[in-house]
Amino acid sequence: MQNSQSSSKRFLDIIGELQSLISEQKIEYGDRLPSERHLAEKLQVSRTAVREALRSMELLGLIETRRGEGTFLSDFKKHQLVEVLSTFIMQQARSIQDVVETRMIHERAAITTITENEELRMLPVWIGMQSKLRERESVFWRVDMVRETIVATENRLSLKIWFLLKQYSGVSFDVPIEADEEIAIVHELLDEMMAGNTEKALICYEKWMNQVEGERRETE
Amino acid sequence: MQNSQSSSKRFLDIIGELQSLISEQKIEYGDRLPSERHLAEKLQVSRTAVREALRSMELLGLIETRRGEGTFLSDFKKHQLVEVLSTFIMQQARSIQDVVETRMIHERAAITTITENEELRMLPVWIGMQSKLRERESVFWRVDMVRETIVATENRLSLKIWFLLKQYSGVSFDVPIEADEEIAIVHELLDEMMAGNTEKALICYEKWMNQVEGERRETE
DNA sequence: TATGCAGGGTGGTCAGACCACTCTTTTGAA
DNA sequence: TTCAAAAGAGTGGTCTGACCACCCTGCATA
Repeated sequence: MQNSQSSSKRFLDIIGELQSLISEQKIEYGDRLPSERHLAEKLQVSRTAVREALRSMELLGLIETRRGEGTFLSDFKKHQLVEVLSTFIMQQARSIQDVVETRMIHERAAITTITENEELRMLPVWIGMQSKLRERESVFWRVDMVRETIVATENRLSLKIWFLLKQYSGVSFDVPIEADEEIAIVHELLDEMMAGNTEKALICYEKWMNQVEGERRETE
Repeated sequence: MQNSQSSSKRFLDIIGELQSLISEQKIEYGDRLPSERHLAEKLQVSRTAVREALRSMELLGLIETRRGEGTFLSDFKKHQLVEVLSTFIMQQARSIQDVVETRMIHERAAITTITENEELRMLPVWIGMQSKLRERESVFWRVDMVRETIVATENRLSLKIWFLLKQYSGVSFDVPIEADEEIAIVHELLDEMMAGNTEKALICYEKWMNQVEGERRETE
């Protein structure tokens, strides 16, 4: 009977039922889902149908499967989605340039948000960042700096998008860096942000990105 | 033999092979893919495995299947992705507020890009937009205005993200509107953009969004 | 000529069978 | 008693073959 249910796709229904089941049973990230066989019985469909739904969710990074162990609700850390989208959707994008530009859109927006909000400027993370730079506590300060800025805006969606984009736009972004000159620029950026000077902060950011870009080209 | 191939997921391999096949055979958007049975034979796997891969791709909106007809390469217009993300990933996002804010990030960035680039300001689309507003050629000028702005930046990735976000942040966004006051604001926004005055243009934009937001709340 | 019906191809679903793997329990030898 | 090996149960991974619902086309019939 449920078959004749309009034109809705079966495996989409199953995904929906899985979502309900997950929220009902309060399954959290990392927890195990019922086995495919149990799900098939519970939902009154074949194991094949359950598997098609699960594979789709796996591709999206929503779940994780381990042979012999089970299916687990994922912490959305898997990047199959990214990989697949990279070869399909990104093909449509003009070029890698779009990715870089879009990433920068989110970064500029975050800087602006912080700079223009007095409360956010007071966060202890900035003090920590400054001393981190000074004492070279982490060699990943480049990515740390940007990430903390976006995190501070408390826009988790923007953070998520940024995180995805970052994986394309230059691997060098994640590479440890030890450049005094760059550290100086980031210091300046931080200072301008703390001073609430949006315009100058954005100029610093542009300067910084130009330097990073130049560096990237040299290594090619 | 192929089974013992490390730990890589079978259906991911199949998706990869499908991608190769699509680019080799120059299959374009809207074209039909080989049938599931043919693919299974060609790739030397069972139809089950092919289907799991296809269902995943369908969920992503990469393909479209029509019973009795076949499987077609999609123009990425389907929104299964959006629907699923809305209930899973968006759950993680602080709230719908994140979506709105992120959408506005892309809109502000587009306005800035246009305003600060003299060539882009010369595009005929703005003249057209102005007369469109004046003569009320389209009742969808609200969404038209924003879309055209982002289109003009030629960042297709940003456009794609914006399009997805738009579907959440207030359905009223797509509803025909006939408000003189709002038209006046958009006119002003256009004028400031054409004048290359970024700061004022952004202020206009904020004013506009505040009005739209107030309007939305009233109808609730 | 126009209509309708049958057949072939397609995706949708299912049941059942193995395999490979992981973990727990049981067993048996040191 | 201890602990390592073997057996079992449970899980995902894959495959086969079958049937259904649907779409299209071409042929036969009116």
